[in-house]
Formats: sequence, structure tokens, C-alpha cells
Amino acid sequence: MTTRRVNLNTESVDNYLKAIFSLGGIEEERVTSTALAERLGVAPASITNMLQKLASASPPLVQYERHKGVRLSFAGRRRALEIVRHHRLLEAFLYEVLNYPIEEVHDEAERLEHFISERLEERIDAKLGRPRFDPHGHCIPALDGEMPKQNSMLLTSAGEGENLYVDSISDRDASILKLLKAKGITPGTRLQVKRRNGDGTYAVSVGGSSRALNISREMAGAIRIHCVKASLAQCTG
Amino acid sequence: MTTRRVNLNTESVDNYLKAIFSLGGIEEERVTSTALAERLGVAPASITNMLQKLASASPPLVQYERHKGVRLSFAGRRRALEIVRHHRLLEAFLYEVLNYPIEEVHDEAERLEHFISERLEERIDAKLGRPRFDPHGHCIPALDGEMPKQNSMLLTSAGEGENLYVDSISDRDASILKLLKAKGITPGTRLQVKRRNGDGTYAVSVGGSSRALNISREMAGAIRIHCVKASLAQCTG
DNA sequence: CTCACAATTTAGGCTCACCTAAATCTATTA
DNA sequence: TAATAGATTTAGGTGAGCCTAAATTGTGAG
Repeated sequence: MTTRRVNLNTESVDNYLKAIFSLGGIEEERVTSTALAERLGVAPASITNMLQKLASASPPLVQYERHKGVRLSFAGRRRALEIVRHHRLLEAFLYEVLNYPIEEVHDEAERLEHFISERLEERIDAKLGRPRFDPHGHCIPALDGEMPKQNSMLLTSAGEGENLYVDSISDRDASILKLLKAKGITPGTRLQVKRRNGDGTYAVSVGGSSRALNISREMAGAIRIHCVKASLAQCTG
Repeated sequence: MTTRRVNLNTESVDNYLKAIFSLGGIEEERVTSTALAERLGVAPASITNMLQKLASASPPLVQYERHKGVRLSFAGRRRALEIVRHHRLLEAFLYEVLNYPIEEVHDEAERLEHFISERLEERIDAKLGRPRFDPHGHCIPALDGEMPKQNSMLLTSAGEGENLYVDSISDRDASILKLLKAKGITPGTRLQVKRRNGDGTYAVSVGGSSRALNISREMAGAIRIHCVKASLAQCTG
């Protein structure tokens, strides 16, 4: 029996690749089954199963060694970036063209990203004027898979007193996004850490104001910052 | 063993309901398995299987009797109209907002119609100014499932010499749509049948022109017409 | 260096939506 | 009215993607 061809153009495969991409970080480290299982909300055994399938595709979509986690192959990375591009273009589109509240774009984009054609992707890109960032400040990968690496860091790694700018905000939790919006914290906003409290909360001043706002630990964990006045990371919204 | 619940919120169920709706016609006649099998491109046995599932849902989505075909239940009709609404709103949106060529809107809408949220549906509807017709001239069902019945007829049932207006054009075949567009035949266009040929082709004048154009049998079969100057059936495009 | 525990993989099942082949029903015709 | 052609249904099977339970493997504490 020859090895049978399996269909790898599925929503599920998309999600695995995206999860590996995102968990691997910029350094593209190996990702463990457990981490994937938690991220994707499926049983660890299911992860192993799928990883073996992804690894035995031609070309392989991941490098996989038993008990050692996975990392994306070139082809896998390409596919992952395509999906990320879809996702972020959709977010920008929903936000800019359809007036979605920022905290709702993620879920809708998450569903649609798997089903839009090349043509629709191109039309959305054109309609938006070829945007480089989504409304959360995340970089939109180019058609060819290029994505300039951002040198941003988590707010939680910033010291007191530093003058900072919001690079991007995680879109994984809508409620946090809503809270940050209410406090006026969006990509490009100027921030200054007034005080770091022992419990992980912060007091920050927003946009040069003298008043200090309190930021919960979760909120701080959702904010990425950089130290130079935004040249790029400014979304059109 | 109690009857086990099955999940009926699937793309496949959507497609079955839509097919039954469309094949049943305005009179909502019973639809045969064979007709469904052909429309959906699946084996007749698969149809039977799904129909039994749809019939045993609560509430049932179809009325089904062995060997006698199916018809939509109230709930099934409601669901079908929701999908049709999604489809037509998407077609209008792609056409109006994203400048899709008319002959490409159908396929894209066909894929996306299953995945858009209530919110996205509403935003698209608002963006378009609550349109009542899609770019092919088909009526867009209201949110509550209302859809005014159109009294249009096929061009093939029109006599020679009559003064007619294009009501709508079938979107099932992109190439025909493209040909008709090239001839200037779109919803609202005035038509006059100059000659019916024995082979099912037509010579018609378009938009009051004195010149007669030839219309193939397939093209004629894709055109629905009415006899009064369009009050409604005029798409914004 | 060993052993227990945690992480991972294997084995075996399930549902969904499809398939083919075989049975059965309906309706039409002789 | 009986035979039969054609439509439909039943029976049994498949792959995808998930599951649980039972191995197995790797690692860090002693």
C-alpha cells in the first residue's frame, strides 16, 4: 500500500500552524504538545496525531521529533503567515470599513480567515490602501510572507519612569481590549510607568497626562511597548 | 438508548436546506432525492441519510416521507431564508463595496454565507443601506424571514414583440453572467423579443435599441423578466 | 544512578458526511 | 394484473478530527 494522500487544506490544519507559529515566538523555538493542546483546546493525544500528519506531508509542514516538540518548516511558516495575513487584514477591514468595535474584530476574523479567497484578500487590501498594521498594532505579513520583525517588548518588562509608546495590544481577550480602550490606551499612545506595584499592577500616565491610571496585571500583560516615538506602528484607525 | 442529539448547525445542513428551498420553487413542492443528489453533487443514498436526520431534528427541519420526497418545515424554511439572506447581502457587498465583477460574487458568497455572524450581517446590511435586491436582481429576504414574492417569469415563456424588463439573472453560471453583462443585459434593462428561433435561441433588442442581439438558449434560460417598468427590481449597482 | 512523575505517544472509539452495493419500493407498461 | 425499470432506501464502509485510557519515555530529585 502506498502512503495515502491526506487533505491538509483544512481549517484545522490552519489552526495548528497558526498556534505553532504564535507559540514559537520570534525565535521560532520548538513548541510542546501540551502547550498546543492548551492553546487549541484539544486533548494532547489529538495533537500528537495531527503533528505526525503535518510532518509526513510533502513538503512537510513541521519538523517533528517524538517527545521533542515541533517547529514550523519553511512551507508551514509560509502557510501560517498567510493565515495571519488574512486574519489581520480582516480585522482592519471590519474595524475601518464596517465600524466594528475593536474588541469584536478578533472573533469574527478568526472564523473568516479560513475561507476568504485570494481575490477577496486582494480586494480588502486594496480597499484599505495596503495597510501595514492591524487595529491592534500588529504587523500584517506581506503577500510573499515577509514580515518585518518588531522590536517591541511587554510592558511588564519596562522600568519605572521610562517614556514609552504602545506598540500593540493582544487581541486574545476582548474584555481586556475593551478596558484598555476605555482608558485611552491604543497603539501609538504615549505611556509612562509611574509605579510598579508588588502585585503586578501598574500606575501609568497616558498620553502625557499628569494623572496616573491603574492597570491590572492582566492588562499590563496584554500591552507591548517600544521606546521610540512610533514611526510605523500607528494604525490608520 | 435515548435518541441521541445530532449537531445540525453545519455547512452541510445549510446547503441541503438551501437546495430544498430552491428546488421546491415558490409553490414549495416536494423535492425528490434524485433532484437533491444532482444539485448537491452527492450520492442519492447520502441524501436519504441527511433527510432522515433533518426530519428527526426537534423541531424538524423538513417534512419527509419515505419515497415521497421532502418539503421544508417552518423552521427549515426559516433557516434556508437566513442563508439566502446572507448569500445575497454578501453578493451585494462584494459588488458594491469591494468592486467585484458581477460574475465572481456568487462563488465567494457561497463560501462565506455559512460563517458570518449576526453582527457582520447587520453591519453589511447597514453599510449598503438595507438593500432589497442583490446585484442579480434577486430579492433579499428580511431579517424576520419575510420575502415579497416576485411575479417574474422566464424569458423563455415570453411571446414575440412584448415589451419586457429584466427582473433578475441566474447567478449559477458565471460564464453566462459574463456574456449577458457584455451584451448590456442586467436587472432593470428593457428588452424586446424580436424573434424566437426554433432552436431555442432569441433575437432581442436591448434597452430600446433598434439593433437585435442574439441570445443563446442557455442565456435565455438564465433571464427572468417582468412586464411593468421596474418599480423595485433595480439594484443600486 | 534510580525511580517516580509528568509529558507524550499508542491504541482503540466516536461522529459527521460522505461513499458503493444490494435490497426494496413505485409506477408504468404489456 | 404482473413484470420490470427506475427511484429510493438500507447496509456496511471510509477519512478527518476529535476523544479516553493505557502504554511509554524523559527528567529531575534524592
